[in-house]
Amino acid sequence: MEREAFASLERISDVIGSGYGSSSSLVLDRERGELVKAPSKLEHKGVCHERSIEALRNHSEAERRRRARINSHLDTLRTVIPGANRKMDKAALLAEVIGHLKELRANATQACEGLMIPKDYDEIKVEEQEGGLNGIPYSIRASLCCEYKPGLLSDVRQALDALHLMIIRAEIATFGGRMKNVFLIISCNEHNFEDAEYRHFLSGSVHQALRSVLDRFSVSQDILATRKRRRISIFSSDFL
Amino acid sequence: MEREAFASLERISDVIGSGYGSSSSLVLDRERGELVKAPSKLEHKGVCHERSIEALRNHSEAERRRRARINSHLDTLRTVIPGANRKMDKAALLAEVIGHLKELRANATQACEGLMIPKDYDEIKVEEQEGGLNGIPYSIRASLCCEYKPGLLSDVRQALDALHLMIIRAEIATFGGRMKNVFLIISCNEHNFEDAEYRHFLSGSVHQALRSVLDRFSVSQDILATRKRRRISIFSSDFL
DNA sequence: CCAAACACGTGATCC
DNA sequence: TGGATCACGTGTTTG
Repeated sequence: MEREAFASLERISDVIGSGYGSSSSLVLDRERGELVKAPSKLEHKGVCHERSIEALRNHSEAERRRRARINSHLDTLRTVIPGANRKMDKAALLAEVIGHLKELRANATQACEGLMIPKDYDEIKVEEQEGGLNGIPYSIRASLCCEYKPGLLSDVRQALDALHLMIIRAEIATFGGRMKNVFLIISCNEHNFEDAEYRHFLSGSVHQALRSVLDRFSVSQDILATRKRRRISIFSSDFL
Repeated sequence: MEREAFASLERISDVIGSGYGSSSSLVLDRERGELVKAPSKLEHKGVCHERSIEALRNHSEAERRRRARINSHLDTLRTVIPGANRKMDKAALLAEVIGHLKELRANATQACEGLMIPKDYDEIKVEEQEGGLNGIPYSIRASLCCEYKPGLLSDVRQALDALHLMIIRAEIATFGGRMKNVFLIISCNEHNFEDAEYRHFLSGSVHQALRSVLDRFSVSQDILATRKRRRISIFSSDFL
C-alpha cells in the first residue's frame, strides 16, 4: 500500500473509516497505472472527525449552491440565446454565446463606424474634404458632438450663413440625450481655394462658429452629461 | 431522470482496495449525519480491475478535456466582455455575460422599434394622430417605406403643399438601400376637424399623394429590392 | 480559521 | 458496448 507518489498523479478516492476511522488518500500514478498513497499535506492522523463530518457537509452544500448558481446562469443563457435548444452542451452553449456576443458587437461597431455614435464628451472637428465631392471643388467636413438640442441645426445654419457658408448635407445622430452632427459645408461665394492660407482661415472660422453655437447651448445642462445611456435612437436625414 | 437518485444522500468517498480490492461506496445521510453504505447498482464484487483502472483513466482524462473546453470558452468570454476583469467568479462572469447580452439585445430591438427598420416591401400608412399633439388640435401621421431616394422628401413636401398640408416633423431612417419615413402632417388652413368625413378625406388625400410620389420613384429599381441587408445606418433628424 | 472558488476523479445516465 | 456529459463530494488554494 505504500508506494511512491509524485508529479503526475490523480487522486482516486479517499478512505473514511466506518466510524471514526483514520483518513488516507489513494492516487493513480498515470504512467504506471498503479494505486499509490497520496502525498496529503494535512495528514490529520486520526482526529476530529465528528467535526470533520459537519465541515464536509457544509463544504459539499456550499459547493452544491455554487454549482446551482452557475447552472442557473447557464440556463438563463439558454433562454436568451436564440438558437439555444434546451438540450445543448455546456461547452457548445458557451460557444454559441460567444458567437452571438461577437455578432451583436460587430453589428454595434458597424452601426457606429458609418455614422459614429456621439461621444460622452463634447467635440468639434473641422477638416477640409479631400478631393472634390460631386463636382464641388472645395468643401469642409465638420463634426460636432454635444448634448442633444433640437434647435441646434438652425443655429449652426445661421452662424455659417454669417460666414457666407452653406450646409449642403448633414447627418445627425442622436443617442441617449446626446447628438453628433456631421456637416458638409461649402462657400457661397467664389474664391481661390488653391490658397492654402485662405482654406485654413475658412476652417478656423467654421470651428469658431461651431464653438460659439455649442457654448451657447452647453450652459445649463452639464451634470447630467455623464448619465448612463439607456435609450437609443439613431436617425438621419438628408436635406436639400 | 435518475440523476437525483440519492436525493438526500451525499457520497463521501469511495474505497478502492489496495491492489485489486473490491469496491464499495460510503455516503453521508444528511438528516442523520451518519455514514452509510451507498446503494451502488453495479456492485462488481471483485472483478476486472485491471481493465477498470484503464477505463477510469480514460474517463478522468475525458472529463479533464471537457473541463478544459468549458473553461477555455469561459476565458474567451472574459476577454470579450468589457468589464471582465481577469479575476472573476465563473458565476459572476456568466451573470455579466447575461447582462451584456440583454443590453445589446435591448439596444438592437429598441433601435428597431422606436424607429422601425424599413421593410423589404413598399408600404404606405396614413392615420389620424390621436389627441392633439403639442397644442396642435389635429394632425396626420403618415409613414412611407420604399427604396432609398435622396430627393424623395422634397417631392413629398411639394405633393402635400398642393393639398395645403405641411410636414411639421419627419423621421427618416435608411437601412441597406431602403428607407422609411414617418411624417407628421398638419393642415395649413383652418378647418372643421370635428368633421369625421373631412378628416377621412384628408387621410385619403395624403395617402394618394404619397402613392403618386412613390410610384414616380419606384419605376426602375425593383429587382434589387430583396438584397440582403449588410450595412446598417439609421439616421434621423428633426427639421424646423 | 472560515468561507468561497476551483480542479479533480468518480458514479450515473444517455445515445 | 463505449464515448460523452453531468452532478456530486472532496482536496486545495486564497483572502
